[in-house]
Amino acid sequence: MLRIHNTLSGQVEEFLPLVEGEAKFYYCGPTVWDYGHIGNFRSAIAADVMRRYLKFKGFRVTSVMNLTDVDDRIITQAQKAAQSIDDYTAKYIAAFWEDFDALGCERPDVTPRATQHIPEMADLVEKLEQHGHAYRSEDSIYYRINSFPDYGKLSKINFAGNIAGGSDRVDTDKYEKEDARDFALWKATKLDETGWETKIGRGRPGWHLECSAMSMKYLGETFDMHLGGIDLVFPHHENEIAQSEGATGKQFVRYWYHFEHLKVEGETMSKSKGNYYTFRDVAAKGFSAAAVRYFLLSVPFRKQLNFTFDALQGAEKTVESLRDFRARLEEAKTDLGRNDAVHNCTEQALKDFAAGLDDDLNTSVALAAIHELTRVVNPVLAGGKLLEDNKRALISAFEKFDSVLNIFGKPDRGLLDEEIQALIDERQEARHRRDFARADEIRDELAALGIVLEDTKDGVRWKKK
RNA sequence: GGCGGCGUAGCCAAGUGGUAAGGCAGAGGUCUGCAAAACCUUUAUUCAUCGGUUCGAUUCCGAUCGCCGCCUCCA
Repeated sequence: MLRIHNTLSGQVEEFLPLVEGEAKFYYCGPTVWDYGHIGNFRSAIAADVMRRYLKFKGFRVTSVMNLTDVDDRIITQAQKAAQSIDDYTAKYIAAFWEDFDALGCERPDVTPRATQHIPEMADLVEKLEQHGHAYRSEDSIYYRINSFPDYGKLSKINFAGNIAGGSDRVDTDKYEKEDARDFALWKATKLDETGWETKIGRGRPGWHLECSAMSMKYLGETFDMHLGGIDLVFPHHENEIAQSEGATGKQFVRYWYHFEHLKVEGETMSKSKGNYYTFRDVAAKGFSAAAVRYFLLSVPFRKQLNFTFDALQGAEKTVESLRDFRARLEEAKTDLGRNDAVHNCTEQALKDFAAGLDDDLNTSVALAAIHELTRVVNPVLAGGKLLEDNKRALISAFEKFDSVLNIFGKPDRGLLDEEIQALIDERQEARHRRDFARADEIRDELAALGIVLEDTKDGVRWKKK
């Protein structure tokens, strides 16, 4: 039974999909030009873990992730570069997918882009106009918040208090609006500005429109889950609700799940503080994608995570030893039979793993279950006492763990270079002769090639560093 | 000013009304020719501070301090 914290109710609720056995969710992905910072990828990984866990639970999953490819900045930059929006965004989108793949995320089922859904957005605006939720002002089209009494139900913002109490921000909107809260659905553009000709006129979409139009197109007017960073709760998701429910009269999303942000060394990540890291920055410092993924998912997504290089270094070690464990498990020579103690621990770990994730995706608890299991199995492996049935069950258990977390990676042994094998053989002979100087020399030589040796009862293990 | 989240060992952190998961780092040990890997032992009388409720609070309530996010442009 998966329980998730639903932002809409503010409560932890059991996840009951609209159609039994099917789970459909939408995830607000990054704006393409700003795709790469490490916090964005924590969200992407969170959505990935949600998707994978729903599959683990046996749901048939449909996931949709948008990549925002039109906003003021993109339009400005593209114009400055004298490029089409497609040409301008192509390189960012390619880089995004490269990092997304490297971080072990599965591609969502559908990844629509705003620029390819202009007619759907125009349809939505037209419906809103028909229902009295939209009005025109200076050729732009605005959402009339007064027409939607539920406005604010997600973010629970007290607008009256806010406006009266006074935010220190200044309303810089230059168009005429009926109400300060009203937001743009469609912005009129002049002929020399980037825009689209549609049945509602020439212009470009407001930011919130794309997510309403695209999510309903691919998932239906009501769907199960909507994910995104916590900064999107207001106004973006609040406005999505207003747009979608205003147009259809139906509940838009049943469960809203928001990810908390990353802090860096205890502070907000920002360019001005110089602590703004992209995945590529971190990779350039020598950290592996596996360690980054492990670190970013090691704390429940609804908690802020403090990003430090010390902690990342720890994740690097942890991932390495987990991967090593899995390799030793797969290589283990076994006798027939089954050890009940090992069997029980395996079963318990699977239970604890699922129980952790069932609790609002508590990845910390799920990981602890894995670590406890390795601690039980490691001595058995080291003693060469693993039995066949246990081995099979353990391999299957780790496949299940990894189907959700994707942190173990595929064993990457490859075929032994004959030269390397010859050196390993020579070292063994030297050791038998007790010529340890020569043996160590060979070990150092291999280390320089990135090959690490371990002497075990059954001979020499080696792995790539 | 309004709303929300957080403050647990050197670091990253889970968690609960009944006496502190897990990982990394550190120390000692087992194993090893030496390593590596692995394992064992060890590291918070204490969960920001101060009060309150309770037989009992890190967990509930209140206050204080500190940190983070959101508060009708843009995203």
